[in-house]
Amino acid sequence: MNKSIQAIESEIKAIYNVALSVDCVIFGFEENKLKVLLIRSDMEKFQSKWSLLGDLLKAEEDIEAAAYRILKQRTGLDDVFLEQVAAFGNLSRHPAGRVVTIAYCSLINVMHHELKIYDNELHWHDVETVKDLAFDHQEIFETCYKRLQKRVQEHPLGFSLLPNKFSLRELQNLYEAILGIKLDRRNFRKKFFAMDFLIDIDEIETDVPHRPGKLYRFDYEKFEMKKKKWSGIDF
Amino acid sequence: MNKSIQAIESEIKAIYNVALSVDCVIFGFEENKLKVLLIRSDMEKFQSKWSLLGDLLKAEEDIEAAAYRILKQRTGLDDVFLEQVAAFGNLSRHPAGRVVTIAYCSLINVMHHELKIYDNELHWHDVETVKDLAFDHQEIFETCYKRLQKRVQEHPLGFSLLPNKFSLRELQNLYEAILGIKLDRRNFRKKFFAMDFLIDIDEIETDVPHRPGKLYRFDYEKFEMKKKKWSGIDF
DNA sequence: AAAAGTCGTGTAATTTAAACACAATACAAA
DNA sequence: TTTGTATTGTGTTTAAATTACACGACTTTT
Repeated sequence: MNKSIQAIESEIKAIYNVALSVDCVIFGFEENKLKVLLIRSDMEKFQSKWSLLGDLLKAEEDIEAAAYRILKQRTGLDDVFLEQVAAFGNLSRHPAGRVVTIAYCSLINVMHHELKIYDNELHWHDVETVKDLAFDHQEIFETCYKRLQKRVQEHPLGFSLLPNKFSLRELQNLYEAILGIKLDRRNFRKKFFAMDFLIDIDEIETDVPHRPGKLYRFDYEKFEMKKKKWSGIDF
Repeated sequence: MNKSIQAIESEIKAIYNVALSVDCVIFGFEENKLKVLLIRSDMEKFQSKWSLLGDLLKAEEDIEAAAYRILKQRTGLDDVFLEQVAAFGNLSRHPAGRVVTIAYCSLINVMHHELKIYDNELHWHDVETVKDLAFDHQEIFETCYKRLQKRVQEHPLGFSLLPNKFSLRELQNLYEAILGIKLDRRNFRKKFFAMDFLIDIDEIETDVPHRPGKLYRFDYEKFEMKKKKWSGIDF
């Protein structure tokens, strides 16, 4: 009890002197390219640089709720894929002081929200050309992108980026865009048919300058039924 | 005196309404069981409950540095596997107020630190029987355990839990303990020899009541050389 | 010297993945 | 109407990985 008020004050500040924010890495798919939604930084230090969509947590606000709030504000969508990826807390990551951020990855179907995006400072970027983001957002983006590449191979996330009805060509284009590789069309089809989660809805593409492909829907119900199999040791 | 401290505290809290902590889920392996290191909660509300090892971040302390600090304090080890798993921030997770915690997963070789553990309130628990932890630590523990089960199949983490020299039987026991399944001994060997990361150090087990097995070391160098192969879409 | 227990290796059957070819369909151009 | 072009849809064949399963070899214990 010999401590001075000042000592106690700085102790308390030491505990509470951290601000928390959420940053969203929002992926979309358009013209057979994987895109990420960026906004111009509003900080002078990062003038002219692009940054992720983020905000400080409000008092009494749940972390995931904050991520949904940001998504809703920017895209108008609230029923979207959202997943926590990692926390970033480098001491020097934010010029205003100590701000730890929790990064979320989100996948949205661009078709569903096009109208709201024509804000001057908001833009879909091709993931291949994203560079030199504000803050530590380049690192956050790359972490989320790698996480997406891995996750999309093990879980049916990708369908969030496509229309409800899609052709197998669209699906393959999506996977090729996300993974950055070319896949054999025949083996790709065989693989997905073998997984047996695609519902043939007995419709075909329209407005294509060639033989139209059949359209499918992903069977989320059936997917939920099947328990994940043992994947096997391999590294 | 108390009043002014509280006044200061609530002032500061009004601005920085979140405290940040780190919790470590420290796994070990002993007697062919996967263990986790727990400590008695020091909070009255959770009297008699076990909790993870955690602490508030100090001012100007990097998050990962805090995790290493906790590990060092509790186990005496500082060159150990450590990996961020997730942030947990439920509004009601901590009785003292808003505390967001970043969970880290750590794997340590029990043999290397045995001497420091005989603190009354610190104990290795069999992961199978961990239940009813303090705070939201049950959820954190389960998240980290699942993450470990997945990661150990894709990366050579498991060797951190074993002595430098180990037999294939020990390695298999480790995998069976982590994954909670039985594996065919012959196929397990074939698999690991095919991966070709085990160095035969030309020694054999001692003090076993049967034919001794050969001892191996993991070749981290060779592992770093090989780039991770394409794993394939499957869910 | 025999029994008990685990080590180390191998083979056959099955499943999965990779490489590859061709007819069928729709549109566009002549 | 016919022909050319592009893409769909469906195989097959080969190689690689996984699974299931068996037997002799080696050390300690009795």
